[in-house]
Amino acid sequence: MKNALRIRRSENFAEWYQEVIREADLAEHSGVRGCMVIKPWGWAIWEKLQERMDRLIKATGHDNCYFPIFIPLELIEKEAAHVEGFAKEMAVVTHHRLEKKDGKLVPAAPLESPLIIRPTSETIIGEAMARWIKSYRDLPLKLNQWANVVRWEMRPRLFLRTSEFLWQEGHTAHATREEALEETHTMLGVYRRVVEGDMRIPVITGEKTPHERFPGADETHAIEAMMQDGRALQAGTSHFLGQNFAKAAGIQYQDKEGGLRHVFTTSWGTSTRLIGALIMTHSDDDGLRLPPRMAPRQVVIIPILRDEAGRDAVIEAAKKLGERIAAQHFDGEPIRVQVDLKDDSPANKRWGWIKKGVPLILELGPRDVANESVALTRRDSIGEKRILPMAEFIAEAPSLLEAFDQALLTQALDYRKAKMIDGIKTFADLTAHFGQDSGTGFVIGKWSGDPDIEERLSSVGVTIRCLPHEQSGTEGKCLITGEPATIDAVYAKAY
RNA sequence: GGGGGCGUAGCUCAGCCUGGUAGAGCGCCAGUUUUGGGAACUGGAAGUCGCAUGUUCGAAUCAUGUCGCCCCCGCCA
Repeated sequence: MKNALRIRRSENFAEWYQEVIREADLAEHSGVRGCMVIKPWGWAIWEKLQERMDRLIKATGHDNCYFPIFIPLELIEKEAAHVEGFAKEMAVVTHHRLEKKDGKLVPAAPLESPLIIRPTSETIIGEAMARWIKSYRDLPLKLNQWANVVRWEMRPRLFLRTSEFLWQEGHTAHATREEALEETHTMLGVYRRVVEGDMRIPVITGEKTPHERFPGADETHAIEAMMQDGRALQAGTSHFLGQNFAKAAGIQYQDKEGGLRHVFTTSWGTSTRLIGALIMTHSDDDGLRLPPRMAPRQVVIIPILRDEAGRDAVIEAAKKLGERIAAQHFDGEPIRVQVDLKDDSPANKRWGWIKKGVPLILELGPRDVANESVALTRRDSIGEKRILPMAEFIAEAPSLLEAFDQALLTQALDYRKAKMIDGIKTFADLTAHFGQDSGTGFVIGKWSGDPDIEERLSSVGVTIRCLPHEQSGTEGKCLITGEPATIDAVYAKAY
């Protein structure tokens, strides 16, 4: 059987990824470097993700709000490590007017003080927190905002690394270290629940090494996923900021005893990069495959219109079938179904929906109307079309979606399991494995804990992705130095 | 930021070396025959050759600049 895509995953992963995005009509490059246009199907998936994430963020006691896109330069300057980390990728606004000069528009009227376009909002939200928080009664303060941010990236890639991207960023302030740490872990748990439970992308939760930490954080925790080329993708981060930003911005409260204390803050974020993770985890040589909770349409009905005479009857039957399916529920919501009435051939429509990743595709023709049957294609086995009684499909639609959902997770878990590389015991083994182009996957190995030795991995393009929260507790030898070590670390090539 | 490659129709690309006014396949549109695994045939529409400046009687083609994309290195919560 032919593949829907021209490029196979196994041949050129990077080109295949672009092809999946284009054929599924998710997004495209705009004329501006590193900026993308998100098309309706891509946006609908993002909305599904937003809905689920937003619900859990609110359920854990956070309120949404919105801060400005422009941040005064002076604010950014306050936290030294933060500036250091972000300075190289800032977009800066220096003028506020254009004037015609020799027929061209040129910037005029320089700003007295330049504004930066937010790369993240710790500083501007910290400044507000300093004004809002007076007493222990004002704590905890738990905020979230959905926004766009800009980081001037050198090598942009659709969804994975774009100069402008969309995300949610949570910012909280707490009276105690313990409470802030608990918040950091709670939100990482929320991320895990959405990414693993809804998006069906298996992740490893762990702490980042100092080298990979967020600039200005005391601890950075992350969920780390494995893509279908064996490379790691950081899918969400949650930071314990200690009192660094509190001290920089002067966020203080008066405790019960009347003493003035700095708060402890956290921040955490997930972005449109998750769409990239979704694509690279579940897609195949026929295009995108969407886990049902992320699918804007879970079932699509394609009417087979053979001649003018039977046309109306088939369309009528398709609409009625759609209504009966929509009356069924999956995961507590009505099943999302669409009857595809576009003036196009059934074959084109079918391949179109396959490439867009719709879980269940039905074909309904005159013969089916007469027999009360439907022809079902499940997205993970498109070669096996099943004819089954209409009533049976309607009754079983929820469990069919459930089975497909489970199959995606199982396949992703199986893939990851196969790419957990065993038998790497020394630095020589490590460089031998990752030194070759095909050398990918996750290596679980020991790390001595010395932050300065991590740089030695750069020659083979490997980094320590995280120190898993689930530690074995065993003793062994550091994969980099060979010294005795107890910390388990995930070594991998990353996006 | 350094090195290399590339921008020609919606997509993939030829033409450029040696300057002379635009091509192919796929897709798209129409008609006919078809039709439950990407239909066939015939005809047709579609491009200021990324943009700007220069050289020239004449630029897709040569030169310079610029924007964008890809690869390697660097950078990258």
